[in-house]
Amino acid sequence: MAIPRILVVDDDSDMRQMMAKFLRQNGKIALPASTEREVQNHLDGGRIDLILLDVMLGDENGLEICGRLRHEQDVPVIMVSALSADHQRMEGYAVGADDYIVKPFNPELLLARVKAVLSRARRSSSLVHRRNTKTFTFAGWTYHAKTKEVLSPDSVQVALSRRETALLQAFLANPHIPLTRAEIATTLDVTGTSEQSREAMGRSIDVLVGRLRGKIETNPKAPQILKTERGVGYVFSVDVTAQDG
Amino acid sequence: MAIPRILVVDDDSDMRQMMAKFLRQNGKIALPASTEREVQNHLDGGRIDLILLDVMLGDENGLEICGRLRHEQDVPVIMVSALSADHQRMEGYAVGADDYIVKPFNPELLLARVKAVLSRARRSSSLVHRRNTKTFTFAGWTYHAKTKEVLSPDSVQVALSRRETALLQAFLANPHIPLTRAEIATTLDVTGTSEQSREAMGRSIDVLVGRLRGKIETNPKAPQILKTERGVGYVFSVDVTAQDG
DNA sequence: CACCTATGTAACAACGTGCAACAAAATCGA
DNA sequence: TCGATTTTGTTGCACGTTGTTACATAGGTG
Repeated sequence: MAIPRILVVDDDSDMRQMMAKFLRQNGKIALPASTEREVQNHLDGGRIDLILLDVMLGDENGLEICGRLRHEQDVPVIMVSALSADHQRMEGYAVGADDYIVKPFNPELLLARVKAVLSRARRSSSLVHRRNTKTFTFAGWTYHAKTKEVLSPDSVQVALSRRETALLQAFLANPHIPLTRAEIATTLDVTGTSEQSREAMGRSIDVLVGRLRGKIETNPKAPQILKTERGVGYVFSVDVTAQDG
Repeated sequence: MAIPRILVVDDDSDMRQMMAKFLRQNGKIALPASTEREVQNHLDGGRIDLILLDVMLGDENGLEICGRLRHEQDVPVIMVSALSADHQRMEGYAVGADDYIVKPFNPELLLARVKAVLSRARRSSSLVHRRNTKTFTFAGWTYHAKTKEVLSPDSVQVALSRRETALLQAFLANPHIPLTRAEIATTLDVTGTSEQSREAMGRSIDVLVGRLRGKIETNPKAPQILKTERGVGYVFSVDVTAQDG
């Protein structure tokens, strides 16, 4: 891919400049903007690969802008916000953000997530679902999509719960591509029923990944298949072949 | 199908916004509305795939609106209510709701039921009743609609009770389509004679399904034909062929 | 090294479902 | 009509699944 062009939208000039500088240091092209008009100009003009959007824009609410953007063009959006309250996050995702970062954030995390989102640009924001394939094999394992049966390398059937099965499917459809917790949650229809204290949607994804590891990894403590991408999420890091029949 | 467009009708602004947000999070398009006028506008305007309707609308009673809607357009309706009393449920179904959820509800269940209803949109609200067919075969079994006789794969006649027969017929007419307990109850004319403690209409459907499984499944503990769709209901998951004569 | 954050995970709680056992109701034969 | 049998609904408990929480650990920074 050519050098990524990132639109940095924030009405706080300092923050805007800081993020832009940081991104440029890391090999991206950062285009600062502070109003919706500027955003629109950039979108109409050159190619934009990603938008970093602050939710607390002065007049226009970032959420609304984000929602409109998703309708008009297929540009990935990462929301940036000082609001960590749970429902605020939900609003961010609701309008279709690809990810969500809370200020003050660790610059590395920002970079990691920017990369993660860019690495799957050109896919639409939702994950790819392979169709017309019925059997997946990976690392000796076999997964029959139709019956949802999972066979270990020594042909022993392993029982996965519904959520575990869905998680496995998500990874099988996107091997070698890091999936953020937000993406996983979306494809799994995670709801986030009650209040959360920590970062995003609770730790349910982490726990779920742990449970799946416990069933398909030889040594769950040192995963060979479902690896952690620190600051981003998880990767299915072995090759997957899909056959019909 | 295109992205589902869901009309969220509730006079409680908070609840309305919450449900709408939640649905958007999960890839639907949610259109909030609080009065019948707004509902009408939406229906006259764009395409609407599903209506989430609160029964306790301020002036207009949700039930009446629901009833009218069913007459005018063929839009599926899921009733939402804080009233768990039995007769209220019945009223909901009476006017033709496709499902019924009691507040406070588990968001995951809401989503599951929304999906279930959407997945069989384009069918009218009532289940399909095949006519002019007399014999069904599935997984080696044979069912003669006229005599209501059931023959196992090795041609042994199995006796089903009336309710069990009706249940089997409902599934034979809708193979591969998950049926909610509410739908099953409706087609079986379940009345709900007394009070219930738990969620819906008691567990009678569960027990009935269990009994049918005991008669037609090789191993009722691991059903191959009549499978459970957690959070939704049950699916008849084998192919069904219907012949005359 | 201390410190901070992200991640792993055991223990727990909440929930849906299966099912046996019981109770109530319907059906049938005399 | 009465009693026996079958059918149907209800209830309580067991069990599996899934989200939450609290604490331990790993990875990275200065």
